[in-house]
Amino acid sequence: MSTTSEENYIKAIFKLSHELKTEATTSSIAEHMATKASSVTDMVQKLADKHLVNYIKYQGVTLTPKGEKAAIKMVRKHRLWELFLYQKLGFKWNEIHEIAEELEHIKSDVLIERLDKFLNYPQKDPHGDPIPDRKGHFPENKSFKLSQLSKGVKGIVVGVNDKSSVFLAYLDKVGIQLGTELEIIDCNEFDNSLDIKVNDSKLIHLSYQAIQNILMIEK
Amino acid sequence: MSTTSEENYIKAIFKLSHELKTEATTSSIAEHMATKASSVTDMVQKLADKHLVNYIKYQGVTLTPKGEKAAIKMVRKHRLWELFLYQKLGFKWNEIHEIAEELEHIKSDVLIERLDKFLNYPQKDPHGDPIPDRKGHFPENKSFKLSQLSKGVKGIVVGVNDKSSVFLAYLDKVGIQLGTELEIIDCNEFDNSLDIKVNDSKLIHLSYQAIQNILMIEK
DNA sequence: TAATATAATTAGGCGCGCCTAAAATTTTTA
DNA sequence: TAAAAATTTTAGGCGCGCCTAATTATATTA
Repeated sequence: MSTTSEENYIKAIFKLSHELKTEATTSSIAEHMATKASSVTDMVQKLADKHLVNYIKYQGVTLTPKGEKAAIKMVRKHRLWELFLYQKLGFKWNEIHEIAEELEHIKSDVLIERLDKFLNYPQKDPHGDPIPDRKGHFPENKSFKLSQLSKGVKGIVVGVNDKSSVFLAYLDKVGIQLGTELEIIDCNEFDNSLDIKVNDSKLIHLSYQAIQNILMIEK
Repeated sequence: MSTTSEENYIKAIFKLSHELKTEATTSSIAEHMATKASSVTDMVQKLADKHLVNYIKYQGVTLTPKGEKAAIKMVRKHRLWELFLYQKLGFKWNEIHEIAEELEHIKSDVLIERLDKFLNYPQKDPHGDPIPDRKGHFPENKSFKLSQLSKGVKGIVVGVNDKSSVFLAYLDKVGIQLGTELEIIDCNEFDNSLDIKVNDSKLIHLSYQAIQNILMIEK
């Protein structure tokens, strides 16, 4: 059995090495979790004893297959709860993360399978992120950044990279959500910002930082 | 902010003094929570510092208004989650308690109000227990024990006192759930057991222990 | 009411997850 | 490649919630 704290470390290591494609070093984990390097060393040794991570002193950490499986299960739980909060309880997409961070630690395995069924075996969470299935398989996600689209092209918003509350609330403000159609009207080379038509009507302007964090498929 | 452990103590004290109408003494709390008396003393002192209980050394514990409010909120959360598990996720009434014990500690206040709305502001949980509203008011519950009904009378099952998994599974087995109609066919004086007709068809026999734990209204 | 039994509290210890400060190791740079 | 800088680990400490054992207070009974 794992504690909440252990689960959070496993999640952080998974996120660093898989999603952010960085090294899971003692300091990167500490920074990611807003804790101290010495705390990370303590926990990483504990996780190594439980065969959840491979750990050699002074040389960073990787997840074992067992740790990987545990991490993916946490991702599955988090995203299913997020979808529940969004779809069934009517929360906005910038309000769900914190609550899901708590819900994901509820222990019951049946619960998560029943929730999956209740939500109709969904493939995407409210931020467009893929939900791994019971076996840990991720559905294919063939999106690319809005910043990679060129002038004149139309696309559909299918996800976001930045899930912070401020960014999501900003997208709400300018009228962008999952499924929104965007057309690239112009590309401003000096700062790489875009002029964009939203759903064939409103014209907006998005900074490079913004368009790097919006995921699209071509229409 | 309260910890999970503090919340569990508050719940136990509430249950002992209100539902079971007993004294909340150090030893009764310890027994109820399967812990040691010394642990209870520690925690009770902590709760007293937080003004959640009134505590005088060697003289038991009562909840302050603040503690009472906190306890009722826990009851509300527990019962709403139980109903969610039962009604939306299809769990049986003997499978929901343990999971709700975890879910009730999720912090968000909005969450619980959204859940209440999602479930349509219910008044009863799957065991027939009243769900206090947002203000902490309990809906009236004018039921009585099946053991108090007399021969020939018909009634409807509206609740249970014993929420243990074994008892609830037993009721399932003999065909009793909330809403089931029971008719007292005969009362066996030597052991106070009852012969009962279930939903105008099947005849069953229930021990005194069983009929003390089934709550009814007259039909 | 004094002796005894029971209940409650205190003292001190333990594991967990965190911390700071010091030591060890690796990496960078002169 | 030797010194300096950065990173990581270790040592030791702290609060929480729990424990056992010893002490203190209350309740019971002779």
